[in-house]
Amino acid sequence: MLRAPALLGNATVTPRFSNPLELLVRKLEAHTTLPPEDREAVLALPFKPRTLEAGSYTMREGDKPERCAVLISGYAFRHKVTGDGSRQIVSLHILGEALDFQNLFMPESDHNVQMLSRGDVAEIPTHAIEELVLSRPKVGEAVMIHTLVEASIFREWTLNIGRRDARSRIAHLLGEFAFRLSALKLDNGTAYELPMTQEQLADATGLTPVHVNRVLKTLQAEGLISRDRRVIRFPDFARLRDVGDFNVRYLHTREHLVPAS
Amino acid sequence: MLRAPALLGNATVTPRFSNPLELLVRKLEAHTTLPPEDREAVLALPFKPRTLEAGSYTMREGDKPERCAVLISGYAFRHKVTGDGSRQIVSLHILGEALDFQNLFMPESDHNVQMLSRGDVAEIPTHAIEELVLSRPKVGEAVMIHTLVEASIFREWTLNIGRRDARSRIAHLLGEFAFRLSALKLDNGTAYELPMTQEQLADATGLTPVHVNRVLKTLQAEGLISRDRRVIRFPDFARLRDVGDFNVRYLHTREHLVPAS
DNA sequence: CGTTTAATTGAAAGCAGTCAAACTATGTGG
DNA sequence: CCACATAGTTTGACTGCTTTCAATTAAACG
Repeated sequence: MLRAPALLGNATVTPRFSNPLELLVRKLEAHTTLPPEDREAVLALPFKPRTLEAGSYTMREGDKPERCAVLISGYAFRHKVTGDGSRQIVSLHILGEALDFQNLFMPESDHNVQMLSRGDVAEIPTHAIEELVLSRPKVGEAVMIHTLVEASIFREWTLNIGRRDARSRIAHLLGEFAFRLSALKLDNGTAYELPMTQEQLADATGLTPVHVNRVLKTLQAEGLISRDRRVIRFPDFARLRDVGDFNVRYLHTREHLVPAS
Repeated sequence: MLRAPALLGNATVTPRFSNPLELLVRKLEAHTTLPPEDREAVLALPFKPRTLEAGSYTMREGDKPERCAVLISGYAFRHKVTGDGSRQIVSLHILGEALDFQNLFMPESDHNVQMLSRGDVAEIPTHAIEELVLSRPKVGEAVMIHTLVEASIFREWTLNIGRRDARSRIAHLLGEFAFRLSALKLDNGTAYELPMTQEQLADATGLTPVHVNRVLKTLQAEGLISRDRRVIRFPDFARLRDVGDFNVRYLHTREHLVPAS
């Protein structure tokens, strides 16, 4: 059975570790195993903990990337803006993810990264990560895989926005978010807090806020989701997944949790 | 001045090298310089030359990637398909590009890669490239940059499809294609052959073939493009770039050819 | 509490899609 | 080299999903 998403009381629920970089190690080891000395080397990376307010930027288009933020708690998103000012969110990020691997070795950023909610990050100097990547093959492989999985998600979003109607587009987004949260194994319920406004949801799906609102109400009327404030519940996650044409392959999780239908 | 795109007599114009992998080296060195021994190591990679017909696949969703094709001549594209069968092209590829770096270290592919035109590829065993990437830091860096630039293009496409209307969406695509071709420095004219049917153009822009046809005719009526068969010319490339809201930053070319306006 | 931000709702307009048919290339076999 | 077959392009009429504009209601915030 595909697990229902975790119940998170709020956007900052975080397992506490002695070293916040253990979250990064855990993420890097999602697809490969690091030798102990590499693990130590990652944990020994210099970093600066920082608490960021919702809306604050960790990266702006045109910036030279000098630090790489790792999300310790809260949510973030990546976006670009057209010449006439409309915004497109190109990905969402949850705790444990590195926000700026996409900028490694790059002289300037081509997009913005912004906090969706209040949260904590660990800022690591870019050059320190680059050194590890180049000197430790297994770390390099793990970072490479992390960025390639992100790229896979970019592709799925292009498909989602280009070829699905508003209803499945939104269902897909909700499904992905729920699934990625559930992969953290923080599950102990069937709901999670969606920390996005309808305007942000619109920017992530290529729709307008007005239409997002209408579709959300439809999904609710159909019994596919239920809402209370910004908390969304999934009474029938399998059905939502169907409506969203959601196939987990693109997330490249180690075990494709095979639904027992 | 932003260079007008190259005139390519047909889709298979190719500078001839003694070793086809020199094209790959050239691509890898677009952003960094490889030490001579690394360059040699890349050129020494085992590969199998192969000529592919338009429409043939080099990779299918679900496949275990065992070889990585490098485009020696011709064009290719990457695409995904929804549950109900509609297709979304997520990127286009021109000669010199590695088609399957996105699958390195991945147990299975999440998308398809298909030839747009007839063309030649050099198929390199995936493990051979992975070994080089892990053992030679500069090669690793170059491959990483190659994939990150691809990821940047994915993001721009999401923006393009999510937030631009049909007219600028198509203009943007044409502009990108022209610009990337021009970066090959094969320029000796102001036109290039667009090797895509209107249906493929539609799949790349999230539109329908019928609408693509109408927009193309509009662009032509406006004097932004001229067509003869599948050859598209740009009488006023700067204006096309404006209509397409085209900003080169996301392509991360070494010298951002600054337009002298 | 007043103020600001976000969510809702209704009515009208429009961009792009759908359906169907005709037309033009391109290609193949006789 | 022509005839037929196939693939791709073009057009028209109509539909409809989504946007736009505007106003109202509800929630979040200091």
